[in-house]
Amino acid sequence: MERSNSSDNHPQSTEPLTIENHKVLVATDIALFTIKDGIFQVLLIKRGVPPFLDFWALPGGLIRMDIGERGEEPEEAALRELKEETGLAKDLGYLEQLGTYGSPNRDPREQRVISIAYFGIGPTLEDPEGGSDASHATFVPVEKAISDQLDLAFDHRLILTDAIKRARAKLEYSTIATQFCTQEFTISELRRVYEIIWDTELDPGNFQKKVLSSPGFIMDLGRNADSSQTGGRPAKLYSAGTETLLNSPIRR
Amino acid sequence: MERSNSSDNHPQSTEPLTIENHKVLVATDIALFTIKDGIFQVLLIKRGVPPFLDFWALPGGLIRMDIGERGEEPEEAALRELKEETGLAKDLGYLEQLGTYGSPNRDPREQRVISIAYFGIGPTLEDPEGGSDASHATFVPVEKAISDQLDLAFDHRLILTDAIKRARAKLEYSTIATQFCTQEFTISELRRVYEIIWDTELDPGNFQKKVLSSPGFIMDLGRNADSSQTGGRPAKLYSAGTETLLNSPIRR
DNA sequence: ACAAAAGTGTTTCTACTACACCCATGG
DNA sequence: CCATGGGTGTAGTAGAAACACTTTTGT
Repeated sequence: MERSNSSDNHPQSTEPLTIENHKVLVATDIALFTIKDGIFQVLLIKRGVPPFLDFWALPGGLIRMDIGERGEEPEEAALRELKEETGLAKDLGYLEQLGTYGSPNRDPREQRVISIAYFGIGPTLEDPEGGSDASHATFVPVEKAISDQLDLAFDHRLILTDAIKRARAKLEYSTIATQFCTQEFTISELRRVYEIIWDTELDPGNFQKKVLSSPGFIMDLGRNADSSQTGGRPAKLYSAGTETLLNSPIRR
Repeated sequence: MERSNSSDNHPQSTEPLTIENHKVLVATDIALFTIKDGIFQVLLIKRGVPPFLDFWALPGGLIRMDIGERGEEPEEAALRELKEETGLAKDLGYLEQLGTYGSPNRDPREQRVISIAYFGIGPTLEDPEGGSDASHATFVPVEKAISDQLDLAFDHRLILTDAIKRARAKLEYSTIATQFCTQEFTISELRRVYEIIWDTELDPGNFQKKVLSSPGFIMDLGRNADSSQTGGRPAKLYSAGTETLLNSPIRR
């Protein structure tokens, strides 16, 4: 890999093939999920510049080479663009690389652009603000976002579809569901995360036992939630545990 | 994402910031696994050019912009470099993207290079040949490859470690184990794949029933294997099924 | 007291484990 | 005949599903 000489024969090209000719632009995009109003939603921006002017898109942008000694870390770039485009400054609950999308025709512009996509879970923004070149940022229900109702820029429908699959799969064998909750939450709230994202109903009793028997999933705070709004017996409060993977999965 | 104008203020830089300044080189690398001599092995090349001259490395190289209308697909580039560097022309049993490694300092050269890494399973090569800039290509036991005995170029020890984890995890919930077998195989041979990669022993009887009760995992060919070499009752022959994911996992 | 939600207990069922046992071939 | 590995049967067990039941609050 990473050969210093690319002095092979290149029959299809007439121009001199310097290293510079093989360089491409690298962008990052984030599929940032949250649960808002009881609905599984993803953060989108409305593009304010061409190409795909006025299309919806995942927040993201180019990795900059003028930040740091040798350019930014891809993950830094993703977080910087997220902040610039949506005003989201709070810490994300979770962020991991989803995959890299690099088909030659994914960007219609002259320059080839590949994108490193991230999967994230974030706090619900009451009013995300559009910044820089994004004219508007808002959470959109995932079903609507991948439907025909919305025009997504570039290959963002593909990226988003992959990200949704990742989210649904990760609920089974990891503890990321806690990242969709507030800092302190009840087991019912955690259960609702599963029910909303999987669009299923889970047995409250069995879920309770399952979660409590998974070491490191949740931590008992020794206090109760206020039940005046919700009615019924006050539920115990928990916070996210230290474990990231479940030894026995939560079944759909 | 993918903004056409990068006309923001860039305080840390003095040079004019054109799009060209943000372009980087994109490479691909493959961690190609096989089982050879009853050992879980990975294909490595010995580098014939600096940097990391004479270090071992995963096969790979730059995505070329002079192939196709707008440059190659990343996956194409990975397969092309694999062929150029190792002479491997046969079809791979499996190939998927592993992840992109893009830290600014992962390549010591002047130009920044990021790498899209792939995870693959391939046929065992009796004598892989070094080609182009790779002076030697050979399968190396994975334990040795990630040990201190071997010097791996760039961040390839990190990539390889991630790829090994992926392989071990995928055995559980996917049917990729069949890709480590020859076209026709017995259930014992399939079981040995699990035993070798996981370094465990599995109960032959239970494994048999588990595999046979997983729809789409393997297909009965209606013929028996020759048992003259191995002794014992001749085993039925199977080929890989059509399913890629297992509904109930094989447990370690 | 009643409603509502939290949390526990109990029965049933399913699936895995462990291991005994039979089968089919070569020598 | 025996040795060897392939393949099946079965009892014991762990855990999930279904659901009845108890607990604790607000009104």
